[in-house]
Amino acid sequence: MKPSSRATALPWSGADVSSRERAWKRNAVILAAARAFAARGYHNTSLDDLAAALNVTKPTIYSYVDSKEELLFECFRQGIDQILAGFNEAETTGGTARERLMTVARHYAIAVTGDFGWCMVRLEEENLEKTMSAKIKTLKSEVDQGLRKLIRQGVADRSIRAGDPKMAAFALAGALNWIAHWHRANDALSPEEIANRVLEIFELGLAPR
Amino acid sequence: MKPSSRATALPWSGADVSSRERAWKRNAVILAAARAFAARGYHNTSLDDLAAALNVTKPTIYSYVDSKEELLFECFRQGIDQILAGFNEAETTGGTARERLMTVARHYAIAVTGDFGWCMVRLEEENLEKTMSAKIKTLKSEVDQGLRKLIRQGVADRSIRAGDPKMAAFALAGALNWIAHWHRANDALSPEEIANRVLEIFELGLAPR
DNA sequence: AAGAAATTTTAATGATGGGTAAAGCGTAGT
DNA sequence: ACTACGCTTTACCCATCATTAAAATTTCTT
Repeated sequence: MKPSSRATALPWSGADVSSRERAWKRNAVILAAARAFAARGYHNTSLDDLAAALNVTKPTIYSYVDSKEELLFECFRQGIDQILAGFNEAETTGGTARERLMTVARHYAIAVTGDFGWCMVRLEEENLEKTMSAKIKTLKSEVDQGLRKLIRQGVADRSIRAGDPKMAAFALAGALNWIAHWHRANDALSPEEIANRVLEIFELGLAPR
Repeated sequence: MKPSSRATALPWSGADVSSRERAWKRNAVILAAARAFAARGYHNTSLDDLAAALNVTKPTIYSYVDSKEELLFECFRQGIDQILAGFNEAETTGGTARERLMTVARHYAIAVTGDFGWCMVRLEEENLEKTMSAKIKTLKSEVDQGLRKLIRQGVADRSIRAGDPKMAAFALAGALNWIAHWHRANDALSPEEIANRVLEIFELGLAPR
């Protein structure tokens, strides 16, 4: 009897343990990569550096990912997944479109200050092959379209002042993305507080009311 | 009689002609570099590529700059100089601090859509030696402090709603910098029009008035 | 037109770093 | 204990550049 054949029902079988172990380690590799890329940049991080940070050697990394590029892509994906999760949450909470937009933006800001923030924001598509580059573009565009849609809805339900939704989405995304550039992990302000202050500016504007 | 000894007064002397020629060519190298970096990224642009774009060979480039890094730095500097020029202009035009801030921001947006926009915004300090990195930081900080000062003045003269000047400066800079990421040279909107629309959002906010 | 000076090219050099083959090692299942 | 499997390491390969020495060429001066 091969244990792996009934593995789904028996999480203590050796095969399951080792596959969970494997997934766990793979994540550790990706997380370490994200931190290294954020600290030194993609091109300035060699796989030897990364391996050293993990206390293993280079080929070990290759048993978890196929290439350095895949590593970068996975970091990007983990980051953007957090942002997309914000859209789902906003749908469940309801409220005016502006309130939902702010929920999304708050999630966004927090994601961007996290471990994968750098990869999400600074990843240059030029570094990737066209097929990966295309996937990234799709994901980015999903976020952009989501923001625009919320803004259009806000104009429709009168919770957002009429204006160019495309520009508003770009401006908002830009301000939020930029947080990844200046935020440091041990900042005085918490990610939530940063999000609040940045979003207040967007809601109320600079001119006095 | 050595013409070069009185060159300052005689712009037709051979020495002057050739030094002007040299400066002109150096600028051409820097501009080509800026465009190549923007198109393919710094690390993905080899000096051979760049030389080919200029119809010369690699060592020719080295007769105008000492290293690839210097090239990057020069691109950055040309970009930031345009932004700093905005501060000077704003001082001469006067008006409320908010009006002056918007003048600066408009210059900023236009600079960022120009040839050196990419280098200014995407240049990662990790790519540079500490001495150059420090210079960059100083220049960036100058811009940041300039924005904050204008915002503080605006709060003081009541042309800007009270708030956190640091966050406002970051949010504004982020939205403006982000333009460099999505703007394409043959965009439907002119840089001026983009600036106007982005800045309107900052002045009035998203919430209806 | 001769010679000097600056400019550009040809042709290496050397270091870095992504990627891999093959051998070693530990563990799980029999 | 034995064997098979998967994970990890050692040791290597090789392509890609940044950078440079020295030769060739053009340009300027007299």
